[in-house]
Amino acid sequence: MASLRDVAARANVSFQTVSKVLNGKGAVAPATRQRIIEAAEEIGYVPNALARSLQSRSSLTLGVITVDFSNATPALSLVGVEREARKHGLSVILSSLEPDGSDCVRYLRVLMERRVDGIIMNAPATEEDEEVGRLLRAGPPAVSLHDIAGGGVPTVTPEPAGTAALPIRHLLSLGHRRIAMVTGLQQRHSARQRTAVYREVLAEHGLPYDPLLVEDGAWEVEGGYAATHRLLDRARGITAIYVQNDLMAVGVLNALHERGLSVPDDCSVVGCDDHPVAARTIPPLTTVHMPFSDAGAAAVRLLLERIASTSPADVVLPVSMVYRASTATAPAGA
Amino acid sequence: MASLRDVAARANVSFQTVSKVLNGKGAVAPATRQRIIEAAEEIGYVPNALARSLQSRSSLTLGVITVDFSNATPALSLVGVEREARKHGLSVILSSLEPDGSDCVRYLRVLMERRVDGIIMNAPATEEDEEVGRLLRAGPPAVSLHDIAGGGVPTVTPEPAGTAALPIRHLLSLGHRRIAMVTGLQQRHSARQRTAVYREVLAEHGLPYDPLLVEDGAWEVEGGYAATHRLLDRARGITAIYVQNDLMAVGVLNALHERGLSVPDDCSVVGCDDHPVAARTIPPLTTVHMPFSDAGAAAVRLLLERIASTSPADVVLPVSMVYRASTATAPAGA
DNA sequence: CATCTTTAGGCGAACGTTCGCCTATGCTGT
DNA sequence: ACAGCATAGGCGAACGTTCGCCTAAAGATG
Repeated sequence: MASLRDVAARANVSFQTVSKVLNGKGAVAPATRQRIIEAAEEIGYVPNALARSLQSRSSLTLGVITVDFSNATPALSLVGVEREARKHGLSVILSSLEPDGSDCVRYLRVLMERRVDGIIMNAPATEEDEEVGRLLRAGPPAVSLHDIAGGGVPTVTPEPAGTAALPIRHLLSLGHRRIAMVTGLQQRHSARQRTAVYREVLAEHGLPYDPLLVEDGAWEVEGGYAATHRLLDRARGITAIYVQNDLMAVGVLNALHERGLSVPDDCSVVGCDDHPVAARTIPPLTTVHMPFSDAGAAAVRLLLERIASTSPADVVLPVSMVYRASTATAPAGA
Repeated sequence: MASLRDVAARANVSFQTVSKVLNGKGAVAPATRQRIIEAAEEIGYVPNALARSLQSRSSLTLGVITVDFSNATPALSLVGVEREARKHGLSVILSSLEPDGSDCVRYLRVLMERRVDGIIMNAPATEEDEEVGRLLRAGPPAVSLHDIAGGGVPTVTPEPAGTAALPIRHLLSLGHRRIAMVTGLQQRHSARQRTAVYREVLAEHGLPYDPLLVEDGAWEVEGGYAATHRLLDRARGITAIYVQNDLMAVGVLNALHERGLSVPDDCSVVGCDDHPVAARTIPPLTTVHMPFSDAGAAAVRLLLERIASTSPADVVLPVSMVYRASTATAPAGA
């Protein structure tokens, strides 16, 4: 592969002069410039970004550590990141993790070796990993789409209160009083937070917290399905279910259908995420729209600020309800 | 950031000796080795992959050029690529394109500047772009998940005949004789190919090709919807529709529903892709499973072979039918 | 005891850039 | 005619590695 030296030899100048011309820096006579440009073209010169980065101490590269993105939601965040990075002329190095996040430290190290200019984290499974927190604080500037153990890393997150409060208030306003909840993995901060908000909002309306109405669905379709059956087996009078993500909500809908319960006539269901399938479930799911792609883009912008100066302000993005067909007023007899 | 020299200073050796120790190469006395390792640890030494790549002429990096992966199907391919690359210790630089692929040449150039060891293409929009073909032939080893203008790039593709033949044969075996088709963008090779196979298989069964039964849906939900209305407006006796991808099939199902036609009782529908939503449509869609993720992984393996030696054998992956609820025997009266 | 061999580690060079400084050359002004 | 000054381009150094070759010293061998 041709280098500056090769071009220089062909144009009969020093290689530094070629560098000047190709970067439009120093003063070079038009004739020489022309000669150099032609030589570069003929020889098919392609600058070596590796060498350039070595010298300039900036790789123009962002590292992204993400949970497996076969699921639509992390994929959307990733799209947002990639798009925004591209807009700023940055390349993205992609590392996706095992479900348990155990290889995060290894991939962080790879990114540091590659001298990425910054790191974007989207791997909630690692949110309690102290080692990950330490590396992120010590390494290149980082921004996370979730909490980082020990803090010190700016985050971009969907408005945490709204995420649970909006759907619960919606159900309350429809007259529901016994509102069950299917939760995500309780190890996750976002799940615990949604649970806490659920409790608070119910309390605000004078409703007690009933543990019988809460079941773990572990974020998965099957978990939502099983949780619903457990809920209906042991508690009565449930007229609405708040599900902490849309994937579980799909399972919830299946379980309700299986029991001969009509949604939303017998039981309302609200999800969370606005996952692409939410528009195609039976019935289409009322849910909370989470700005995944926007969050990815915002994370890149925040990261660029951090790289430039060192402003540590977290970003909180608004969420909104998407009203579809899975919610209705509470049945009269309940 | 610490370099070999810094470690060397601390351990009182030459920096080359540090390199030897850290790479486990030359013979070094255990005591010195220990001293060096400790020094490296204390100082927080992280090797510089940029410098290493510069010297070794290998970046251990793969470039991926992909169509926008908000859609599940390219996302799945990408997952396959990333997973397999990771398995081989390669990092992935991700570049997603505008829908028209107009920025492909630019991003190819970026990848070449970054001296990626290989390139994986998944951007069908560029399949006729001569410039892209030229760059891919001239640049680092490449493998594509679709055709490349001018050839010369090994491809990994789903068995092209099966992709259309399987669903058509399925419909024929159910007794359907007037089988309509909603096609993808005719600029795409895969769409034209499926159309050709549709024709052939019908011919094999002594059925004529009727242009009235074929409509363009441009790969999109809305396109499928509109195409179906056009088909039903002008042709009669249609008892089955073969749709060239699942996204359009969603639109087809909506249109049929709107016309009061029951699927599969009045009209069968077969999609293609086995997109995640296909399992959740009303009714769940019978479709062709495309091995997107496997294809991504296979592409990486093929690329590694190409990098090692230079074997140009294309890979063809088998496809299979997924039978769900959108197909049934042809209505008797038709 | 002289030679050979192994072991430990130093050293120079190269990878392909960018940057700053230096030096010819030619042109201007007085 | 000579100082002064742009202008054009050369040159050395540095970024952080790896690699191969070289050289001491120490140990083995006859």
